[in-house]
Amino acid sequence: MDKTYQPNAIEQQWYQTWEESGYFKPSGDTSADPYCIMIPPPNVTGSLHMGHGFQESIMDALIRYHRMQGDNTLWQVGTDHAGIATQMVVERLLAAEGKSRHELGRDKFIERVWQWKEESGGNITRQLRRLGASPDWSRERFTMDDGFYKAVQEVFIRLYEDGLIYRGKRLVNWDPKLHTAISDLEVLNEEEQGHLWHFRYPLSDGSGHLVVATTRPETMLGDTAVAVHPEDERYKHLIGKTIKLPLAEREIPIIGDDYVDREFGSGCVKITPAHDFNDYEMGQRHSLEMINILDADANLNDEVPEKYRGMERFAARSQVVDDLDALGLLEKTEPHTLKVPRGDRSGVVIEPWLTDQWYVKTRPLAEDAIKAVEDGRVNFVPDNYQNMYFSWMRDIQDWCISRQLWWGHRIPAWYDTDGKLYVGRSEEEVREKHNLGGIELTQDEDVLDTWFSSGLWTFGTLGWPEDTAELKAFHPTSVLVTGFDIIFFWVARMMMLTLYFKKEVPFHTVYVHGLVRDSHGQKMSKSKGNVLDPIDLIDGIDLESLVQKRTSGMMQPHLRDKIEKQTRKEFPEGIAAYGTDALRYTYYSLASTGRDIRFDVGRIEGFRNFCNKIWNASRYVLQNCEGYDCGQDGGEDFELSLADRWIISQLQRTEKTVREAMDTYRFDLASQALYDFVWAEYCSWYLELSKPVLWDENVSQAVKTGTRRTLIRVLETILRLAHPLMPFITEEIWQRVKALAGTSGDTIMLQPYPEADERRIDTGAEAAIAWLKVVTEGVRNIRGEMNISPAKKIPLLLRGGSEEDRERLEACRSLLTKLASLESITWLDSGETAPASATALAGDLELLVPMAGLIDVAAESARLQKEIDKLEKELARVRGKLDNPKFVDKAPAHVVAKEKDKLAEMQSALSRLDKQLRAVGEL
RNA sequence: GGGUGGUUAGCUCAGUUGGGAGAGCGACGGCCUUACAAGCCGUAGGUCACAGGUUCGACCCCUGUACCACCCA
Repeated sequence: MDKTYQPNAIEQQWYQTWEESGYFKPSGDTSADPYCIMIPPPNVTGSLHMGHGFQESIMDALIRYHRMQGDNTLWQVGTDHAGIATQMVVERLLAAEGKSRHELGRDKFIERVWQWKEESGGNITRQLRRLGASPDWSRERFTMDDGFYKAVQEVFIRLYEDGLIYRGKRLVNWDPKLHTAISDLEVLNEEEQGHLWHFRYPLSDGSGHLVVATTRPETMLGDTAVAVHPEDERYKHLIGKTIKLPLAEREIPIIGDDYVDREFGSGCVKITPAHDFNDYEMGQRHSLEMINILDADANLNDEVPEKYRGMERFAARSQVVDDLDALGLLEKTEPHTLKVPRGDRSGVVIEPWLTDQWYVKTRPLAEDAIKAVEDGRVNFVPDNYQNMYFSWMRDIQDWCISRQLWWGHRIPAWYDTDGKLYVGRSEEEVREKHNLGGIELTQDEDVLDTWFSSGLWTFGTLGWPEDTAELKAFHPTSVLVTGFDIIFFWVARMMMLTLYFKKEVPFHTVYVHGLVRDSHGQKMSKSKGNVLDPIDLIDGIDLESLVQKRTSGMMQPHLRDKIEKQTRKEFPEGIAAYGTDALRYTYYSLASTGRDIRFDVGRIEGFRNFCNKIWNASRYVLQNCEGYDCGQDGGEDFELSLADRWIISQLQRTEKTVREAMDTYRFDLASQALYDFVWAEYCSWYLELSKPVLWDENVSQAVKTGTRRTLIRVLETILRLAHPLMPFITEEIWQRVKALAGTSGDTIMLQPYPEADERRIDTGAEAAIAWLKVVTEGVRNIRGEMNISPAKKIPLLLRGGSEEDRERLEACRSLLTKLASLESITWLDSGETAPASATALAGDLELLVPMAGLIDVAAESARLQKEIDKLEKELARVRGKLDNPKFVDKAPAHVVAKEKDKLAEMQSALSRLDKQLRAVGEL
């Protein structure tokens, strides 16, 4: 083995072996518990970002953990066609060639998208493999493959036939850049600085005017009423009168509606039913005329006075303001903070616009979806996310599922020349079913919202609408791993659609994780230039390439410079190659309960070092076991030492902790428990404790065999315990270790996951080694504080102490000598005077290191004084507690007793330290 | 405006029935001690956001306040 752990030397090779050997497939053992996770399908043409890395790592840990427990385990993988996102990318590619999709035409364009999918579609799955993810690649699906198309059609048609899908002319969120409707969820409302303009609207009868306030003056050209509160004393007498709408020169009514907030502005509201969702509602209530003043580009159309026709919306806005001002109708302009709706893909301001769209009637579907969570058939981890789910579900709006795109599942609906609608699987089917003969039919131009197809993911991937064996075996699935931002988009839709069509929940548990942010808590984004690529953390990247990567394709040069500077400052050496295992371990250590995680490169380095630690510990173990009897043949000819029994005991506790953590999705606690055990117990103590045994000729063969057996078997168990978290290094080492540990098998992936055996918990051995540690640390403290070279062997005198202390010393004498680097250990008789010494305490036992030539008086006095000060502070607190009669009376007896013991112990320690301080002072 | 989460060492974070505040990184001092300098040994550093309350006892439970983040309107 190399002296240093080199992740790139092992990772790729193992992955290939695993995949080729078919280890990722379900065992097919139907008598075992099924375990199934559906991957949230990433965008087929996307690339892996930190959020994916985090999410896939969590899923893979769960999958490997369950696979090792013998479950019939399926991780279903696949990609999403991602309608808008993918279409935008391809349109941008075309634009670079100076073409538009309209020039190409629909069929050619779609062909082009498929071509792009073929070119770039392997990217994300390749990256997934780099993470060590172990899904069943043989079952990979795509949301637009043939089987999925069938499922999507089936769902659409049945929902339509059941009256749950309808077509209607409604206000939608219109994206004027992408020329499509989008759902409420795809609209981001961000606060922006704008203005509030106050206009005077003259009453038709010339008796005065009303003042209305608006943030969107151009919409006044489409006003069809002014509303006031029906009980507003200022205005209620005006209800029923009319306004002469300026510029448009139309008469519009004044209406009363209690939606109006009397406190806001003047208490009068202009109503534009065709361009505002609230106004639309009011328009419905009052049967107001709807005047659409915008075209698909959000330019003004022919419904407005000639002057404004064809104007861009924001140009029209200032023109309207200017013109009203010129007419003396602008009362005032105020700065105003408002929420501006923007498309999450295009970034442009969304316009409420009146169009024909397809909708899913969600209320009936939501009822079951709510119930399933209420009665615990589905539970959220952490559970507070169910509130988010409930609040949205209970106030759900109908879902606009049609998109005016070309890339996606085309809506299976046809119109005859009279506009009559037919829904069916194909034109032929529709013709036949409705006896249409040869009349002309045209298919609906729209495609379905991407989330409509991903909503079928859990059962669509398993073969539905066929009644497959996979559906029986794996549905409902076990757990869904996802970010909270996707709860509405995806989780909610899967719940509704799956419950409706499968009559069962899509999954039992939803594990919700947070967002991956940078080390300062900022969202990672291209424009901030703080994006980390998981692959760069695995393979490393030099500074110039990183700068190049972060600043390429930047529109704004000033951002470019800033990002370059900041990158050079943060990564002066570029990024080192930390390897997949270290990256994954970092994710796990940060994955506490559903909160956002800040990714700090310092952490990943620490875990790379941890990998190196395991690597080198293994080297040591192998060096000392290869070619020796390690009990691998099942012989009984060995004897377990105190240290052996201790580390085995600690191992049981660790196994228990890790399993509990994994079972409760506390990957942070699992990784922490493992890290502590491996580094702080196994490496720092047990390996050191094994040396005096293996290197001492006087130790019996049986004890040496016991130690070797324990070294190798504990290591082998550690590897299995860690495998779900760090798959590569554990496999690499396990292959070298398995035979010596008396086990066999082709891969660690399919070995049983360690389980604690309570019978092997040995409290006696634990207490003995705890004693050894305290004494060792006492001596080390003196050595460290007194700057005594580690190479210098020193004599140790012991005084006081109990019979138990003496027994423990005899049990551990050689271990202590080695660990504390001692020249000799001498037990002083009670009457015997000690030479001038530095002192440390281990309970009742005094540890004395003679000062001659090693320790100077001043330093030792200072050290003792420090100890005394610390102890006195503690003592004062405990004494205060015990002096309080209320505490003594009311606290449970065992707590009081414990405090009393503590007090006595500290008093005794203090008096001995005092005595020692005086003795040192007299020198 | 409604809701959720957060505030613990310089930084990133643990702390699960209320009973002596922890880890990693960083800092400081000492070491190439035959697995590992990506290491070893030692040390320092915290009024657990603030104010009340409950309790013999509060990082933990309750109330309120401040600030941060996110979701919804």
